[in-house]
Order: sequence, then C-alpha cells, then structure tokens
Amino acid sequence: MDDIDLIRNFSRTYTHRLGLLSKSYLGSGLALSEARLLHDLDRPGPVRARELAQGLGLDEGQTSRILAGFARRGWIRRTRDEADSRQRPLHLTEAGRAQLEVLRLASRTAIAEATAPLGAAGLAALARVLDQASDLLRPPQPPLLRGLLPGDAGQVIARHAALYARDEGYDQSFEALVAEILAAFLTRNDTARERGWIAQSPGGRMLGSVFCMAEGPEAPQIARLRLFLIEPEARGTGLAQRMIEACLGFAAAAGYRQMRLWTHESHQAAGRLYARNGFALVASAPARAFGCEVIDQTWQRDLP
Amino acid sequence: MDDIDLIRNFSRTYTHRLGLLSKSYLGSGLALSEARLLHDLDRPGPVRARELAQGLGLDEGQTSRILAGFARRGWIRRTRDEADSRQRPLHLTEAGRAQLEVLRLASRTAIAEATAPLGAAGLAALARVLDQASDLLRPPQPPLLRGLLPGDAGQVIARHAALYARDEGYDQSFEALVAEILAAFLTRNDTARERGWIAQSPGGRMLGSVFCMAEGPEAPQIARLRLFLIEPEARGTGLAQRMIEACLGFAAAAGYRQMRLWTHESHQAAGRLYARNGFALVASAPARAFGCEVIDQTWQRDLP
DNA sequence: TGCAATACTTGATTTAGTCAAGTATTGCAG
DNA sequence: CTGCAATACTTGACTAAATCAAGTATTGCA
Repeated sequence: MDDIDLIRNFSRTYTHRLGLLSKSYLGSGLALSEARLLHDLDRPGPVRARELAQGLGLDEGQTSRILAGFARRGWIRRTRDEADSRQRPLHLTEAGRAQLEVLRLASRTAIAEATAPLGAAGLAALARVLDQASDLLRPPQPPLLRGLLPGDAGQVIARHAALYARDEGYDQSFEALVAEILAAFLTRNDTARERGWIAQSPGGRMLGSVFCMAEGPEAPQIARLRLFLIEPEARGTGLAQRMIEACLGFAAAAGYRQMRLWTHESHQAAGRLYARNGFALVASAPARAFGCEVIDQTWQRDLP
Repeated sequence: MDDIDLIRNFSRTYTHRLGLLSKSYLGSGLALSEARLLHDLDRPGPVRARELAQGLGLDEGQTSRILAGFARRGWIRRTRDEADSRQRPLHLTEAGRAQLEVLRLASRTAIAEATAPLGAAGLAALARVLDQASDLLRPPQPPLLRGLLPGDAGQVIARHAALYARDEGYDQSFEALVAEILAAFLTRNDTARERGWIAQSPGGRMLGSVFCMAEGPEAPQIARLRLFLIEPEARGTGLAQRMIEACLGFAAAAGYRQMRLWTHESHQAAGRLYARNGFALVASAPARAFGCEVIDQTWQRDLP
C-alpha cells in the first residue's frame, strides 16, 4: 500500500460517496461537461473557445456545439475580436451567471446531502483535509493574511479548542476563555487600536490567527499579542513570522510602546519565534489551568 | 468560503489535475463504467448483477451488456444459483483478475504522471491527506496495529524527522539518530525479545509507531520503549494507549522486569500518558540535542 | 392456480463524444 | 500583393455509452 495506491483508493471512495460521476448534472438538465464549461466561462475578461476546450480536455467540436447551446439560451454573448475576426470572444451574461448560481446551489445541496452522515464536525474536518489536498495539487502559493470576516471568530475559537485539547489536554474551560476574549474584542470594536488577522490558504481555509489587543486602560501604552495559532500543517513555513510582523507593525503604528504576550513553557517552537522577534521572557510561574499543570510565561518587548 | 465551497473547490481542482473524467479509461480500451464494474467484481464470494448496478449507480440494462462483454472475453464466469435460477452469480476468473491488474498498473502510471510535478515528498503529503479524507468519508473504523513490514522503517524515520523538525525544530542529526536506531534494530532481528508496531488507518497510511527494544546486554531485564510516535491527526483518539499496552504486554511476555523510556519534557501529552500507564519520572537533565536546548527525561516502571 | 414481484436481457432511441472535413480569416514567404 | 500554410472555429458523419421501455424466465405468495 504505497502513496499511489492510497490515492487510487481515495479516488474510488470519493467518486463513490460524493458521486462525482453523476451524469445529467444534479438534475439541472446540464451534462457534466456543460457544467464544467459554464463554470470556466466565469472569468472577468473575454474567454476563447479553444482555451476552454483545452483547459477541460474537451473536443473542440463538442465545445463549439455546447457553446452554441449556451448562446441560444442566452447564457453567453459572442463578440467579435477587432484584431482577429476568426476568434469570437465569449462573455457570460447575467442569465449565464444566474444559471451558474443555480448549478452552485444544486451542487452544494448534493454535497450537503452526501456528507450529512458526517455531521458538522466531520464536514469541517473533511473540508480541511480536502483543501490541504487542493493546496498540494496547485502550484504553491503563499497564504493570504487578511482581516477578520464574519464567521472567523467562531473558527478561531473552534480551532484553539480542538488543537489545545488534542496537544495539551486542555479542557472545555479553555474554549470558554477563548470565546470570552473574542466576544470582548468584537464588542469593543476598537479598530484603531485593536486588530485580528486570519491567515488563509489559497483555497480559503483558515491556517492561523493572531490578534493585537489593548492591555487595558491602566496600561494604555502596552499592546498584547493574543490568540496566536498556526495550524500544524502550516508550521515551519515562515507563516508565523509573517503574522508576528503584521501584528508588531500594527501595534507600533497604533502608538503602543510595548508588546506583551502570554504563553506556556511547553510551546517551545513559539518561544523560539518570540525570542527571534525581540521578545524577552519577563515572568514565569507554574499554574493550574484548563485541567493541566502548566508553566505560564510572559514575554515582552519594546516597540519602535 | 464555507466548508462545502472548499469541497466543491477541491473537486474541481482534483478532477482537473488527476483527470478522473478520462473517457476510454487510460488507453486500456475499457470505458470508465467497465473499469469500475470490473473493479467491483473483485470480491471473494459471488456477486449479483443487480448489486453491482446499484452500487455504481449504473443502469441495469447497461450493466447486463457490459457483463455480457466480460463473459465473452472470459473475464467472468456466470454460474447458476441453485435456490433461485433467475439469478446468475458472477465470479471473476483468473483472466479477469489479470485484466484488473492491467487496469491497476495503467491507473498507477496515470497518477504517477499526473503527480510527477509534486515530487516524492509532495506525493507522500498528498497521499496522506487524501487517505485522511477517505477515513472521514468511510464509516469510522479503528486503526489496525500490526508488525513491521518492508518499507515501514523508512516511513518511521521520515515521519519522526518531519514532525520533530516541524514541532521542535530538531535538525537533521535527529533523523540520523532514528535511522541508526532502526538499522541496529533490524540488524539484531531479535524477534523473541524485540518488536515494532505500526498503527495503520483503514486505508493503509501509517498513523504511528512504537518499538520494544532490549536495553542492552548489561541490563538484560530492562526493556526500552522507543520511537513512539502518533501522527497529529490520530492523537487524542485512544490509539496511543492501545500502542503502549501492546508494547507493555509484549515486554512482560518476553520476560523483561522493567520498562524504561526516554523523552523530553516538552512532550507533555506523552508524559501524562506515561504517568497514566504506571511510569514514573526517574531522571531529568537539561541537554543540548539536535540543535535545541531540551530537558531529557527518563521514565521507568516495573513489569508484572 | 394465477398473478405480482424479481432478476435479469434485449431492443429502440438519445446523446455525448470523436474524427475529419469545411469555412473564414490571418500571417508571412516570395 | 499573391498564394498558401496556419489558425479559430463550425459542421457533418459516425461511434459508443447511456437511457427507457418492453420482454423472458423464474419465484413467492394469496
């Protein structure tokens, strides 16, 4: 059972369970090739018929016929290329985009039904590993660092809870703490002095988080770096460094004079990262937290 | 970009890159449905045509025709059901099995070509995440614990190196150490007193390893638990406990009086597991190893 | 005993896909 | 600027897979 057999094995399971091979695509009346073609038409600029055919490995004749059908149904507009009138650049119309949305919903429903037995947690785990696979299949692209969007806070809570429970044995009280921290952050909504970053894979799954928060009114010049988490599969890639830099840069620009953070001694890789970024260990004390014996650490550095 | 969109997105990337949709299956002259049908015929007992059709979502008429073709080419034998002569139980012949092997090789070649740009490490990573996905899609099954097979030692070395480099920052000297330990183990080949276990997912990927080795001639009654590793995604599932029990059970049966192990303080979850299994910390000392400052720990317990 | 249900098979038809030829246009060597 | 190969797409003829419906032999059961 080598790597290739594992992949073959997956293909069979996947096509079987997710029914990728379904003819007459999801009852939408469109054939699979038509659906794929329509999807590939959804690009900002004009599209060439040949590009589409080659991109999908479809026969050009067949492509031509399918496109004729789309034009008849008003899903695409075929314009005339001024410079070369052999070509007929294609544009998706509003009707075409609407049809694409119909398709998207049908496909979402089908996947939701097929994955219903997995439950929400299983679905999230599946999405996570499949998106990892997407990343591996695509030419490598660096993760995106972006601000917080709706739904991110929940993800941050869920991943903190899951990973700390697995790796450190933390109990539910840790999830509650993370939820409280985030709830307060969102409530304060102090965008000038506080910010969160989400690292996101090219496919869109969350790879990590970091937050810059105010230490509190009694220490207005101190910023706190919090909820710093990198998914295991994204560790050792330099992503953590990028995220720390984003956080430090924001804190300095927001006028803080120091940045402080709180961690546990067991996070050795994190400790090395903090040390590399000018933080120094300023306090350390054993404590009992989240059902475990831990050694709390406080690190601090000055900001430029 | 929610979970379902991530899955949709993966499906597109995957079918595009791995070309699942290839008609005329891989130049073997068989259509995709024929290949899938032939594959599903490969089961120990007799198979019913209807089962096959329903299992693959194929039309019964079409199934009948394809099966007639298989029978004509001598790939299947159609017997007569004594109790119900409407049914014609199907059996794959040797020729059919040979054809299946042709198909398997063609499919392997196709995957190997499609994944060539990823390199060996990328392929291994892809196989790993896709097999995780297979596990998630299947009804849950517990991992299998088995002895060492050819190729396992290499995997054990590779995963130790990769995970410790990622999580602890160990350098290459750690990989060398693991390789030496395993080479010596394989060379001694002392099956009565030493053994290794591999935990394997239902799909077949390695989920973890543990070894029972002799401490050495100067301490013949002491066994050492070594190379204990659980893949991150398999942590917190009780697998580690099963593996420790297997190792302890073997050591006791092999006549050892004590079991000893060596770890680092930073592996807190492992430490808790050892404590739960009767081990006590007997020595602890800071050391510099594999390019890191660590705190070596020795744990020990008596065997029944 | 008769009749619906089952386990397939066969026939008629549709349709996606293939291959090759056809049309209009472009680019470029002579 | 002429002619001819190349390009971008279309069209026609054909193949084969898939679908739908009807057909056959057999079973089970009221």
